[in-house]
Amino acid sequence: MVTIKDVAKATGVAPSTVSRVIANNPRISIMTKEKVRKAMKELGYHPNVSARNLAVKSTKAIGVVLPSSADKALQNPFFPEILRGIGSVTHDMEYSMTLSSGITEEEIFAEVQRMVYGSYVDGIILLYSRLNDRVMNFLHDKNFPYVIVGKPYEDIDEVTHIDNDNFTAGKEITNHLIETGHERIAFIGGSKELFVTMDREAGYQTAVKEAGLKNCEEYKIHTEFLKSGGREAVETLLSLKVRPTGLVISDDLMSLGVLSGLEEAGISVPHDISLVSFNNVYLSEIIRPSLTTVDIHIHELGAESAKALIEKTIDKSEPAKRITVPHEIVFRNSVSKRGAL
Amino acid sequence: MVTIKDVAKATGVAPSTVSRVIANNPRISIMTKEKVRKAMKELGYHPNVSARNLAVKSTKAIGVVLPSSADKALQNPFFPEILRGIGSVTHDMEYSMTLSSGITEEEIFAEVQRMVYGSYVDGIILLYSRLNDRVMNFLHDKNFPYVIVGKPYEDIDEVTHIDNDNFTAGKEITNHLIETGHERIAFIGGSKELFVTMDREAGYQTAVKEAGLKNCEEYKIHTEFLKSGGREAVETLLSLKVRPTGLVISDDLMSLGVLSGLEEAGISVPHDISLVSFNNVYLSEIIRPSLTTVDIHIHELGAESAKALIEKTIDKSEPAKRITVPHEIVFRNSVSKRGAL
DNA sequence: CTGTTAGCGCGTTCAG
DNA sequence: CTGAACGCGCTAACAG
Repeated sequence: MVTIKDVAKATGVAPSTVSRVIANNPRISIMTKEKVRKAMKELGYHPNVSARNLAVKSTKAIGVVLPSSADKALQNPFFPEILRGIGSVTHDMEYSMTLSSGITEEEIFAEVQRMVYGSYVDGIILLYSRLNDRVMNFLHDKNFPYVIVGKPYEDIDEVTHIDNDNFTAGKEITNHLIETGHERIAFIGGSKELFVTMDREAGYQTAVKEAGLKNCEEYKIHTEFLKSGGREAVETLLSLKVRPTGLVISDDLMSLGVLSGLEEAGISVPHDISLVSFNNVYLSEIIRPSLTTVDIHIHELGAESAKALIEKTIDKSEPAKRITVPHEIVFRNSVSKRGAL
Repeated sequence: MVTIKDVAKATGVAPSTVSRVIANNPRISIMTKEKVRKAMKELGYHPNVSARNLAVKSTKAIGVVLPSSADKALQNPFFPEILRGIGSVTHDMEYSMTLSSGITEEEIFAEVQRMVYGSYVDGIILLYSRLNDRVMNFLHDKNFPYVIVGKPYEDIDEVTHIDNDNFTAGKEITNHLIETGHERIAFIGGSKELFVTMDREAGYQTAVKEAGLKNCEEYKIHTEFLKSGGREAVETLLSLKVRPTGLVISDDLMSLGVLSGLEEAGISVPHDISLVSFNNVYLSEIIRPSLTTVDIHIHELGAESAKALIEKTIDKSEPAKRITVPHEIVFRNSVSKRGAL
């Protein structure tokens, strides 16, 4: 391994000078800089992070914590995409990114502790949000820089978070259904305990009310994220006396399940029933019918979170803020005028 | 920050003793160990990685390099799953995992250089394999520990790699189609330049030949991974005079596209045409019809690669080896007896 | 069984 | 503008 000393020796200067050249310290003569840089190239010098981190007490690394994968949610293409978003800015800023690998909550917590106490990273991005989450509380107590993607359950204006305006998104997409003539619209969402679900549902609710449509409790279904989730929801819905003609589904992946269930039941989308959802994951374009869905700009969600976090690691006093990334409806083929069932 | 010295002072021993306690050195008396451990707890001591890494010249971290996401392949649920596999062992062994974040080939290469030269990681897992890849060549030249998931294009028995037996898998799944009475079977795969495609196709080919079925060049289609890929393939296939009744598709995600194309064309699966594919990604269970597919044990692929790599980082002289993770066919509803079109 | 000493590679005073 | 010296926190001989 070629160190700063080797370069110094080769150039006939002191190690500290080389260090200054690396930092591009303006007080070093152009000439020596050139000379030193040349030597670095020739010797193949590369600074050692560990040494650097130790000296400056910072790592230029951020930790990304995925949800406990007990939630199979990880299967959602949402995650690779958000990682890419994060990666795009960590790359630009020459940061590195460390992924949590714990499965259980317990494991994740232990890991975050290591990251923080062991100075593995300068800050942490939480890719989930739960009520009374140990990890978040820990980070908060330690006053360790972190941001969360989504909406925190507590201290909402004390923690910077990056989120969509899910309420408005829910309202807008529901309105789309209403405008195309639907009057009986159901909502299918994931766990009621997730803010995403709650917000989108509230938007749906509001749209329904404002349009003067009847609010029907039976039209609100909460189910598992994956697998049979969609099918169950369909069964429930079909067992109703008055069936809905439009469906607002809180996640593209869920739509897939619903679509399958519907198909099994011999109901055609969008002919018999219309359907809209959220996220605009690549799937929504591939499947038949392609999905009318709200694009929540996942990549941007990731990028913005990384930016915000890095700012925070650089200036700890950076005030908490909320960053709302815009959404936009992508119109495709899962909706048709005034369906009837 | 509480350091080893603080603990030493509080316990009345030397820093080195504390260090030994951390390493659980057997030459330290039980009593001092207890005493020191107690102090560590009370003071909230946690070792600093950077310092440790600097001293021992190792990081207990591994880098994971994703394919240049120019290939939209990243959207494949394959990746989150393999990351989880890797994570499960890095977690157990208390390693951390750093993700590459570059987009272009160039960026990735630069990043890998940093990782290696800067001593960011002890080893690297390559999640792709290309002919004449700069990254791989670099790692090879530097004799830096790395493993690749998939099959390397060159020096195949000099680089340890973790792969499925894609040839056999291809053969077996094709045989399944043959056994259920199909005689005209087509293959739809991704880029011919990927070994996965080649191997699976070769297996298909062999099965077809061994069954004495006619080998038909028109039945082999190569297309883009995502999006329109599936649909294109369908068009080509349907334009044929004699249409196949069975399809072997090299990736579940692709199957989705094909399925959509087929549906658009009013062809029903598995009634009119049967279809099998590879990977057993969660999707294959959700969609209708659910897919008969070969489960390649993605999680294990990840876990094994991490294990192999860590071994290698510990003992550089560990010989290169090939690890084959078993596959297994999962029977579902995309195949029916002797289809005709 | 434990303390002392000397680095690991780099950044940063403080002199000059 | 540059060098010498010290310290970051930890480990690893070498003593004892």
